[in-house]
Amino acid sequence: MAQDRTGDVYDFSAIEARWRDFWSERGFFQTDTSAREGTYYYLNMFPYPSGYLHVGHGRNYIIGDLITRVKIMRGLHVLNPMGWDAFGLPAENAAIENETHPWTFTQKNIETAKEQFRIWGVQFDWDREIATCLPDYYKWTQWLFVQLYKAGLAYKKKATVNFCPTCDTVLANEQVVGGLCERCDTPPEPRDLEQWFFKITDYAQRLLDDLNTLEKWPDNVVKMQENWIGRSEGAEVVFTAETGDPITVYTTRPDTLWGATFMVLAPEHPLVDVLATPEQEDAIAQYRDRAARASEIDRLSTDREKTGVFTGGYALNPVNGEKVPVWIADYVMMTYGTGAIMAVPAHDERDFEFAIKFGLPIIPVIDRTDDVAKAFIPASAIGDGLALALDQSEASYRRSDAGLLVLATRSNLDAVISAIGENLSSNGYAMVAGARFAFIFPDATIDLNSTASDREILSRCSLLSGADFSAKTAMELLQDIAPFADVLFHADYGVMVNSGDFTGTPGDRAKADVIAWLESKGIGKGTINFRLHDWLISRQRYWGAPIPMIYCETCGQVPVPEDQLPVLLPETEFIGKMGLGDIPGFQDTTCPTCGGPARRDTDTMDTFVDSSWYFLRFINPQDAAQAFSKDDVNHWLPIDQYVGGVEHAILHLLYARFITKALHDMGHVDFIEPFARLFTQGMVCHAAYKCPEHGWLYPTDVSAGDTECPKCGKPLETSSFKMSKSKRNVVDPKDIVEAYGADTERLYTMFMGPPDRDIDWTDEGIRGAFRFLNRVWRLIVENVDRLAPVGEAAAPSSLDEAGATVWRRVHRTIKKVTEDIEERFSFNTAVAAIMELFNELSTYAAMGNPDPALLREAVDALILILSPFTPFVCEELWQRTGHAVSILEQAWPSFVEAALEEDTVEVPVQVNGKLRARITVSAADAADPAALEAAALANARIQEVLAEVELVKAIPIPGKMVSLVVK
RNA sequence: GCGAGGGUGGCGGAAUUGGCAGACGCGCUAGCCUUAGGAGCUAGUGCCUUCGGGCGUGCGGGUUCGAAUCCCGCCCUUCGCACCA
Repeated sequence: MAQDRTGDVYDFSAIEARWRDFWSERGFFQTDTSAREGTYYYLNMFPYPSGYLHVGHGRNYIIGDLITRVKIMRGLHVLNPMGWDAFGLPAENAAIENETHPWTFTQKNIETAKEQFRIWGVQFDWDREIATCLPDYYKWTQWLFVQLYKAGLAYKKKATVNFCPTCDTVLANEQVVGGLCERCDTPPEPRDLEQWFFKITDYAQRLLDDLNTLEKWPDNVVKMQENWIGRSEGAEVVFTAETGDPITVYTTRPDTLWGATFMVLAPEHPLVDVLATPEQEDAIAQYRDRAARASEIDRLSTDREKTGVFTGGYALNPVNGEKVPVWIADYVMMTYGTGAIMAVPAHDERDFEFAIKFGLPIIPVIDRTDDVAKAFIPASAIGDGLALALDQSEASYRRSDAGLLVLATRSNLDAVISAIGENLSSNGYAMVAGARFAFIFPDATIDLNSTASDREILSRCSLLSGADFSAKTAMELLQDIAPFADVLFHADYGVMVNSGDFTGTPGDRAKADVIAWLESKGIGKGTINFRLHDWLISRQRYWGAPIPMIYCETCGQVPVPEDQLPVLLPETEFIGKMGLGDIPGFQDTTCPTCGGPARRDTDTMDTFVDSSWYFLRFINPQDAAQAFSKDDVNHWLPIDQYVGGVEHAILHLLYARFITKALHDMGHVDFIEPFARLFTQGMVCHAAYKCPEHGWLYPTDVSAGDTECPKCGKPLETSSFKMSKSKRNVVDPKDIVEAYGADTERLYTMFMGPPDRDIDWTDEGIRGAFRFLNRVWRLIVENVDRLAPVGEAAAPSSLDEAGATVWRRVHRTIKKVTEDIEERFSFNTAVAAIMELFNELSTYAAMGNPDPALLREAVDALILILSPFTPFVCEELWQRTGHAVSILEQAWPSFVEAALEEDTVEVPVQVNGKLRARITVSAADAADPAALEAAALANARIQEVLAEVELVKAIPIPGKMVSLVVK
């Protein structure tokens, strides 16, 4: 640990102090946004100023600083700004606790974070700092609202919303996670409120389509957005209730319409009251009541047995005139589609489960796509000649105590059925399922192809079975036969059966054909549905941007004129949870249109509105006349590289894409996507220890390897979690910087693993990084006097073999590190390559007569490519090795193409896939298949191996290897 | 259940296009230096071995001269969505 470090180490404290403010004082990170050529916009997702930053947060900003430094050395105009997503509940709660203003809390946290960035050496253009909670920012958030309102993209409606009683505000659909408030895990309550929405659903298709243009986004984020948007193609079909009321359902499978044997409405569906018969009213009321509270009780439980209640009403299936019962069930959601479904239990798993549970008929209407068919003859129904007859039908069968199971196929099924039919005992029956569903009686075979046949089958079986017969449907009888389990249900597209005139329609056409027919008949239409809902942005809390709307009795709903923005947050005392409506006088205003008395909207906007456009503000953050300069943002955006946590894969990124498209359509920007390239970095985890009695323990209280609680001796639960205060597993950068310096933290953070993956922080790991920096320091400082003057480069032709090897290594490393950083985002392998270069250089420097010019070239390159990782020590070494300018004024090193080619190549030789020798050949020979083969065959070891076998074939792969096949 | 990742030494990981598996680091072992070592330096470190070699990238098959990498079927695991009709 920190305080235990001993021995001679470089003086990182003094060095870091020396350079800490140097770069910002010299203005290296200030950006001229009027630049039009060679611009590069890097952006980290701006943080909520929460009051502390741990080493996991560091990962994010260190990546950004690293890339920014490389791009600056490349001579680009780099914009890497920072701001604060500063509205939101924690500041308000802290204000209530301390009876201060949220800004007091926020401001303090911002100062803490800025100091932490300074310690890390993470640089920003602080002249462009923004905070979403300041009037000169939220003025433009309100402006954005007004633009959306004018474009018809912001509207107010009364809606059933998720209200979190703990946070005392409504939640967006996206903020309810697993049925709970994402912030406080309270189950939200449904409430009917007048709320503002942004019409993101208007953009659903474009948000989906344009994902295809985001080639440099991680696939998983693209997929998550696709799923969230949730496009599905189907049809709306109108059923007619007995009362005459139309019931419109949405289905993705109109080709299964003939199998719709009942309907299900969401419990809240308005037609329920119309359809309910008096005797069902009590049951319906009870069920609705339970469903309304279901979020609390059922949503967390894993068993999801279907529940529901019959309304007592019936409707007519428009395609076949069948009278189907109408049920209500909570597996149908009012918020998706039309809140009503046709149930096709034969081809929808949920409907199947529901039908079996409530005894509703199940009629197959889509043929299986395979040939599998099974028949079962109960033991009591087996006639004398059955086995013989089945042998002739070429079907295989097995006998058990219960009866005889025949495994048939489509082609021999008819033969099997007649064989069974002719050999049944007089009071028995047999069943067929799979490619055909039928019941075989001694006098007839009845197919399960309609509700009428379902009833007939059932009455015959009941008659044959006697008193204890209780099945309500034919499918229930089939379900009792265990070997039938895999052939009773399927949801595939297949040939339509039992579907009137459509019977025989192949599966690949069925859906389109039926939709066309429905449309021609006027009983339905093709429809596209999205899971995406409009974005609920009203919040009943103080600490957010006030919604700039005014309500006038004469003029109605009027937006605050743009020249009267911002609507300022009123100053107030914080003594408890409140919204703007609780502040006396806030509401009172005059109508901007007629001048009469009016009142303000008392809600504030969701903080995701603030962050849905902030990246535009950074280009001209102080512009008092406009939200952003169209000309400037068109040049600087889309953002070249956006980096943040994957937890924002849906909400923030989707909202920002939507707002960008809306601004585009209103003519404010020319681009349609805000983020050209996205990278989502993984979390940093750390061991956390939990005692069943004492709860979470600090790692410092648990000695390494301990599995028992030091307080009570009970066994500890040890596992790795994302760093969080509550789990007491946070690593404070202060401790790390004090013990090893910021450079070491930066290096270790980049080296510990692939940056997109979650990774464990270990105290052992960081010492490796520290050791490496000390070795670098020592090597360079001890060899300063042996370096050729600045500017001299090695002459490759005059180098000895060891020197030539180092020279090639220098250039290979420059190439690899450059590509790893700029193209692959693979910082861990870049560090590994630098370490390899160092190891080789170190060995070379220790030899008798190192070439001074080569040492100069190698040391300079080493410092330069290491500098984005560890800027402090590199800036120091750069100066100590005789350079007058800062590293940031130095060009990123380029590599010499010729250095990438080796004079000789070592090529492995395989015999029957096994490595048998390595041969060293000239580069020219390695490139020539014939020469390569000859060299391999000439090798003594290979000749030895070949002496006892016969060579069948030689496969020389130029530059790579030689593969020999023998027998 | 659906979707997307991942599974390689004692550990974190590397292998970029199908071509020498285990780069780099941690840890460990031995030695040197040292009053001392949780400092530094040197050497070693996938497993087995009769020292010839054999085995080895979650498991089982396959394609190929050649597979961690491609194909088929499983298992485990992380994340996201989750009764979306």
